[in-house]
Amino acid sequence: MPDSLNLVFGALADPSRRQVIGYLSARGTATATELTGQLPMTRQAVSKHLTTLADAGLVEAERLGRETRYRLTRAGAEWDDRLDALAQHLERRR
Amino acid sequence: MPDSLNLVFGALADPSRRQVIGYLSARGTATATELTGQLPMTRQAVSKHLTTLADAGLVEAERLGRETRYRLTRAGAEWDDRLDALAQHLERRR
DNA sequence: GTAATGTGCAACTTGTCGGTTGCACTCTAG
DNA sequence: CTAGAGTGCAACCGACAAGTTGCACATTAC
Repeated sequence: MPDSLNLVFGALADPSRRQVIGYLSARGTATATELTGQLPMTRQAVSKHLTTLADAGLVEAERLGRETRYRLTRAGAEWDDRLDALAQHLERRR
Repeated sequence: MPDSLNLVFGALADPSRRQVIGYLSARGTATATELTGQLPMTRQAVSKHLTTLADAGLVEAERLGRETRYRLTRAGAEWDDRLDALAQHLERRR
């Protein structure tokens, strides 16, 4: 029983992190500072979320000069699709 | 953006609850007291988990005399399948 | 070189979660 | 009718997560 599941579901359990995933899916790439403009919290909080997502293998970071750009991994992109499908699924059932 | 997703992912984020889902899938039905034999915690803790799963719509309860039997809902059964598939998926990637 | 931008780390606060204990209630068995 | 089995509710505790603030470090701009 892989406890990667713990990390993944733990990461996905937070609405802010799911939002980050959606945003990264739309924008392709973003820094913590950029994302801070989209969420009602400080840069450090966003940064923590990104770290959590990275630990779960849903996001990867690349340091470019003084900035760190984040993008979805393959697994992260797959989850973005699943989340969209699930939202639709729940919407239709209503 | 349905916050049912919060409930579902929140429920799924806990290993014990995923275990309960697996157990209910295998057994078909169980009471809190029965499940207590399978998990290293008290009946009340198990009961709380079942309530959480019920709130997320993954499990439903039926009171029969002095006992309360729990079973997977349609959605709960679907998630059991997805979890199995995901575990396999993660296993193969290793 | 110096100021500004972008980041990371650490300490702290607050709220929630998983779990326990204690008790009252309901139902069945005999 | 009474003992025991099965449950539910509420209060409590410890741990951890989300978020904040403060500061030091690295990089670019001028």
